[in-house]
Amino acid sequence: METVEESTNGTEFVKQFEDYLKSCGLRLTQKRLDVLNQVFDYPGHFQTEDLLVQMRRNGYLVSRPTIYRTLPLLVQSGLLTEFIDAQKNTRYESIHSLREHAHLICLRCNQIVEFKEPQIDALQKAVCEAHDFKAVRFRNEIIGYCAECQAEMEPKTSNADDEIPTA
Amino acid sequence: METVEESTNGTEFVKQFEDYLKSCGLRLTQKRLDVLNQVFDYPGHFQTEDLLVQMRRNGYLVSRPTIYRTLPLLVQSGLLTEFIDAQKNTRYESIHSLREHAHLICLRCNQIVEFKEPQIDALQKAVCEAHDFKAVRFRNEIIGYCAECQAEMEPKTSNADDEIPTA
DNA sequence: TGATAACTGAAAAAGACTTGCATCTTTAAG
DNA sequence: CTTAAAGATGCAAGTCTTTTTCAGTTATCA
Repeated sequence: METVEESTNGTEFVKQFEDYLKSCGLRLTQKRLDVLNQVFDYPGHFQTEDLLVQMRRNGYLVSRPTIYRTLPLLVQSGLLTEFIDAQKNTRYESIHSLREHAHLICLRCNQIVEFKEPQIDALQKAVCEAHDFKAVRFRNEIIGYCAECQAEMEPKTSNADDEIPTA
Repeated sequence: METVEESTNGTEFVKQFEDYLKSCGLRLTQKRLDVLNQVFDYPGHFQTEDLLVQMRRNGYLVSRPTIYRTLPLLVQSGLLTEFIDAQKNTRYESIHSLREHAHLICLRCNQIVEFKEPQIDALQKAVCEAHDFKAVRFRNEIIGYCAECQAEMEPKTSNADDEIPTA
């Protein structure tokens, strides 16, 4: 009957989510559990729409607004991180993959490579302290061209300009 | 007749812009010059709409689509940097203020504080080299609460939620 | 000068996200 | 167990930023 247990040893995360919700006077409903479950099932980053599609495919009946309303709750509860891709779309990633890392975003193939650089994290935190700034979220993304795309761009033409994809 | 000379010792930047445009088979038109001029005139960060308003106020007749079309050209030409604020709006900033810096973005007052951390820049570049990644743009933003807002939030209520401003 | 390629602005469109509202659920009382 | 009150949900419509279409204008070059 329950849909959460299998995918992650969910209890810990469910607890965290429930605690957060309670602290706001909100309820842990089945739909919210479903979203949590599918978020943790998602392999890698996703956009809201991606999650919607996956959920529909997996037989969950959750409306778009509900997903849009739930994801920020998961972010607030600390279970999900949010970042913005090269096209300015919001992307999410559950915390169970990596705790702190940043992204290399390829403009050509849209591939997103993760990297960790604890020194950068440390420096960012130091900056916050220096400015007496209370950080809620860190953005650390590098946008450019991945190795493969560079390779595919260079040999063909010497002029890379017309290789740039979208708009 | 010309509108560029006064505000910045524009020639250098105009040259850079023109070179970029030429390399793409595009033209340096008066409207594009106007945008460049006003971009460099803008004190601090701005959103597209802000620039539009300033330009209208200053008597420039440039349509919204033209501004939307020109700003990315300026970014590509290296004269403008682009980042994304806490509300997911694109913001720009001309390079003539600071070459490399990042932003502390306050969720409450929307104030944006700049900071420089050459070590972070260096580390990011190292990451790129390690991944054979050709960087085009770096995002380095920290979102949270500035010192003033923290001060105003704490003494009054212990609950910060209803202090969050806009939408 | 005339042809071709670019540029521009108005209006419409697109796309991501949000909101209003009526309906259903859950919780807590009574 | 019944009911009132608070939440949650989905549909449809609405926002808001940004983009596209397209017709008219301007610049460049043979």
